[in-house]
Amino acid sequence: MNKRVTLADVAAHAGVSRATASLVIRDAGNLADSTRERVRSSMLALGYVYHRGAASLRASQTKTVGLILPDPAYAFMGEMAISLESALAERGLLLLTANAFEDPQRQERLLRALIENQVDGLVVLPALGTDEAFADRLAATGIPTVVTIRAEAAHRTTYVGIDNVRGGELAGEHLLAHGCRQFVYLGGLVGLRPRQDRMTGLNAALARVPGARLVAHRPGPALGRWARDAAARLLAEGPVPDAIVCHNDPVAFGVYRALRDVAPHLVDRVRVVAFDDVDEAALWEPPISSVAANGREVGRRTATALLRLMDDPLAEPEVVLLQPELVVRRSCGCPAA
Amino acid sequence: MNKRVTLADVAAHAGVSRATASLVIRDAGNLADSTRERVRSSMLALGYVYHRGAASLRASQTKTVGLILPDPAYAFMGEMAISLESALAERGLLLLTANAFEDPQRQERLLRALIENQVDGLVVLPALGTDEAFADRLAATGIPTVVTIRAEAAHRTTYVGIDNVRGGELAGEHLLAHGCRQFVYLGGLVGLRPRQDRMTGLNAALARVPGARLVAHRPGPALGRWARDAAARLLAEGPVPDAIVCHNDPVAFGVYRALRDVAPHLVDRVRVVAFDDVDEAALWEPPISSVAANGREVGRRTATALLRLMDDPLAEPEVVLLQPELVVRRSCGCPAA
DNA sequence: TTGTAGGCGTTATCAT
DNA sequence: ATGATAACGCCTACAA
Repeated sequence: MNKRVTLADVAAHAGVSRATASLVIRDAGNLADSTRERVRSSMLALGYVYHRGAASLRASQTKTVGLILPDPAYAFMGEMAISLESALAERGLLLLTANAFEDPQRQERLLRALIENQVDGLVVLPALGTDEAFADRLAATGIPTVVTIRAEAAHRTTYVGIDNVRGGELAGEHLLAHGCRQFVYLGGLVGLRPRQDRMTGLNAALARVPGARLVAHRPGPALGRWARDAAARLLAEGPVPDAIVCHNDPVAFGVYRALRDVAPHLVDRVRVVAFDDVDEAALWEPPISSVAANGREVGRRTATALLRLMDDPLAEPEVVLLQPELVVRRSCGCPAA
Repeated sequence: MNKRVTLADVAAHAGVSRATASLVIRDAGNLADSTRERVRSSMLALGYVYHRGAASLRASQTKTVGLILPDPAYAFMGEMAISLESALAERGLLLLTANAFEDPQRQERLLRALIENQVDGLVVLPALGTDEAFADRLAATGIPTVVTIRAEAAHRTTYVGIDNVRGGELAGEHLLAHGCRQFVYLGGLVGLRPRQDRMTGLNAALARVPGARLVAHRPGPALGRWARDAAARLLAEGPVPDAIVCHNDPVAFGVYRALRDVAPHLVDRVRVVAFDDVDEAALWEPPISSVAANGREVGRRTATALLRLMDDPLAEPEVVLLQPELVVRRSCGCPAA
């Protein structure tokens, strides 16, 4: 339980002042190489560890960025987080990730915790049930903030996301070309923009073709198990649709499980298009056609936008919309590539 | 760009001293309710935000715990992280997650960053290529630390993990009972304990049955795409094994993709058992039999072990080994449940 | 029950 | 090229 080694100790050991030692640590100022060396070896000899907390207090910046995620189970968001973290690391920024588990209250607490920890920047992927008040509080923090993927809280803050309307349109157009007319939209949480937008796009495409329509839509957590049960119910209840548009890939996985368990003869008749294009989508049987969004790209762009905000506090908020692409495989009815 | 609201401002506004205001924030001391109220409303009125950094500097504890993960793409580790985070949150601890991407150098940098940020505790899931030196450095930090899942760096630190030897045995025994004799072990990174241990257990089971043997093992990143290619190569090269033991569920997904693409007639002949039992395993066709490890349980136990260490700095390191269970589905050759 | 004073470890400013 | 000194915002004795 020996006392902490501080900069003062190092300075004393090296026979210089604290100020000089500080400059050595930060590779700053104009110092003689010999001094640099001397201080460096003193640091090593004493086992000195930089106290970023103290530095932060003084310099009033922590070199950390907070990330609030709604649920780590969504692989797509994980991809986003990965590239965001890498991009920030290149600038010496540490990304502090925290999960709200789709709980607005928990999200609130995390936001406060992050603010109290003086993060220099903030990336928020709003949880389900995020309200206007949260968006306002976000804007009021004065911390450079960018909202991603879910546009919910992006009032006056920068937003980086995907053009989901276009995505829904893409899915619809392709399935229409296959001759599908009766559509179902499965999964996605009510009141969250991505679902809303994708359905808007889908409906727009359907409206252009006489006889085409959305016969049902079932909202829900975009998870495989939920989707399996939801799809089983759907198949039991009513007429079989020509096409099921799945809110994400795991939903498609669940749909096929249900199809095989409940109505194996329909596996090749019902056409499926999903969103996100997670790794597993290509491995599934049949390989899932999916509207790909490229989480890594979203992460990169988010980083860029955030750094811009952090570098220039006066920078205007912006909206970055990335265009999705349909990756055609077999679940939509196309022959094997 | 107005100046920061500090505790002193609040105190002045409420007509009390800084010390009193401080006590109010922390719900500590013996204060008159009226004083409490007055200070509280002053905080609200001024829009005061607690500066945890300053508090940490003074109290020399940050109420944060660092988590180093090797790769966020492994769903199993995500599960672990979830329950760990929840458990810590109950104690008012913020979990700071950082990803090393299986890169020991990056892991090294993250460790340093976390230490510099004065985390009160540390949970490490060692990256590929973690060496003894890292383990030593970990122990030398003096920070309460627990290593999970991969036993690599658990020299003198607490370790919470899964009994992988038993897991391998479980997989082997079940497949042997199905009459399998020619085994292949697919995936898992060389030099990482989980793979090594599972193979040890598998071999132990095989040794008990005459004629049973491991005809091949292919190490690799435990990802679906890699597994698809590896399995395709395996099928092209040599005699078809009776059973493929997959390092995790995604590997099994890849195996089935390869089977269907390269040798569809073998889909029902080759028996497969995987590890982890991720959500998708139950949805796959065929549903994957998997040695389940319960990441959430690992997370909970990790939290318990860490809190013990943090509460009592003199606590001895311990080793917690959780027992896995085989979840039987169809990929092993069992009939549908 | 409340106030006073000093310090946590670093960095910025101004001298020298 | 280097040093002295004063913050940064809070907490903890101890005193009143």
